[in-house]
Amino acid sequence: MLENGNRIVAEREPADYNGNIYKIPINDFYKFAVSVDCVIFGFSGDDLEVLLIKRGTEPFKGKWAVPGDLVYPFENIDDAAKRVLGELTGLTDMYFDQSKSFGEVNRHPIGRVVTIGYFSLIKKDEQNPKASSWAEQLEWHKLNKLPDLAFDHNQILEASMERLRKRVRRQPIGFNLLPDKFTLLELKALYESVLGEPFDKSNFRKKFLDMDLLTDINQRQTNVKHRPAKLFSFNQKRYEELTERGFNFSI
Amino acid sequence: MLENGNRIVAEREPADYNGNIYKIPINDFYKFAVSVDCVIFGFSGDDLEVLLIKRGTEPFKGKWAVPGDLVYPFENIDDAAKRVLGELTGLTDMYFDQSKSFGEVNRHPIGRVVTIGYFSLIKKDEQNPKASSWAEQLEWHKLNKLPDLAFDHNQILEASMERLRKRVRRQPIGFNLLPDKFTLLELKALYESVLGEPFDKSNFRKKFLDMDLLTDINQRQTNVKHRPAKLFSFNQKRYEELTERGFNFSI
DNA sequence: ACAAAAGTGTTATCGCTACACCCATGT
DNA sequence: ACATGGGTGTAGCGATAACACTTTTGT
Repeated sequence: MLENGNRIVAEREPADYNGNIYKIPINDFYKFAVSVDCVIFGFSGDDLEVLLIKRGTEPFKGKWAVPGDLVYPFENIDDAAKRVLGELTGLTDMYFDQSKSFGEVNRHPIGRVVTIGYFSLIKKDEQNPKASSWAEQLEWHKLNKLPDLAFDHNQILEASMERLRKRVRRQPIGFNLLPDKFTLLELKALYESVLGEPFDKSNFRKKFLDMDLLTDINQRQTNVKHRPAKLFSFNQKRYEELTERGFNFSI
Repeated sequence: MLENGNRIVAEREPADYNGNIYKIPINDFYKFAVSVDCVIFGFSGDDLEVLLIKRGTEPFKGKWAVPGDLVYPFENIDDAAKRVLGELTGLTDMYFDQSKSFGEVNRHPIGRVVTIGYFSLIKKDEQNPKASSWAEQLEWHKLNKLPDLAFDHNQILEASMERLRKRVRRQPIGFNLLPDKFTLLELKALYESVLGEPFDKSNFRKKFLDMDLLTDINQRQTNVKHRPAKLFSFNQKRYEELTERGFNFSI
């Protein structure tokens, strides 16, 4: 038995690797680092956007990247993601989930780092992004004109995007990108941005109102130079009730 | 700069962790192990099944577990999954993909091991499972009567199951669980097992035949004591053609 | 002839698409 | 009055769910 930090690690038999026999000491298996990379989506009202950092340190200094960090030795991976998200947005509660993990041997130029991709949705009106010690700049980028990213972050971002597009159709998560109060046409614009396809105004309204997930809060827009729209909020409790009875969200 | 195997690793500033300042030397970040755990699905003709190993070594010696292994220092994670799958089934080509990663600090009793969950679909008639050095036994288990598994493997299996159920509806992957030649009712039985709901025979036939993805190979069942059914095969090329024209598989 | 599973046809309903139209507000 | 976006109504089409029915083989 060998020491690894404060834990005991079992020895391992010589391994059959690539057809040949290599003796790989067990300690060599415990030399990975694990990171989390968090794709943070926001909605401007017109476009879906993603929060990127400009790297302040090598490698890829000066390049745009998806915010992320190494997981601490005694930190759960979900907690690491929450930490990164919190540090950058100032928010403590947001929708987030894993997208996909990346573990190419040479994906990180200075060590073997396996990264776990996360994606998260935030309400841009509530957050207040601030750069941290390891980031020079923090900026929202429209998804249809992204720069070339550091590492394999273009892939990581693409994986998150794919997840978002699939999930937004089957789970009522789009609301996490909107203010608590929103109009039906704002909601429609959001879906159009995420899915990249137009919706018929009338049909969209009907479909959503028929699902009975929105609460009419009896308020209207102000300071608009046209007929002010009704404001709605998403009714999470109602969604849970309906789901228990077999309802499936679908857009 | 510090050495990590044959690579140079950048130093890291003291970290702000849980509100306190800890000095964490960069080397402590490079003490994770990464593993892959592969949920292998097969179809008996009646039931969806999963291939489990009985652990031959501690920890959890004697308990059933999802097959997996530590990722080698210079091995891509997908390659590691392919290796585990190949060693166990004797197959070199199979459908597989990531499901979800698990990284609770204490998920592995003897070290910090982050695992990447995979799920794969194999044709039971083609493979020939064999136990390896680290497994005493290898056995197919029906999904509706699973034993308690080692580690957090019940969660890993559940995550794979969820993925499979979602994907099987939108991608034509079910064929990977069937022999190359199959009848429509075998296909129907497969979908019923995976999704846990019955399908109407007539409607199922129509839906599938209308999609035009099956090739009638002009053969019939033999040695059945009733009218022999036509055999079909999945037409991958046709699927790709249709997909390019905007077709979306759906069941 | 019968059992058993393969395979076909029909109808009613529901949801969706497409499109036309009306309404309320600020300038 | 008009521009602008908010909001409503409806007809037709297509997919699908439900169910009854016919066909082909082995025994």
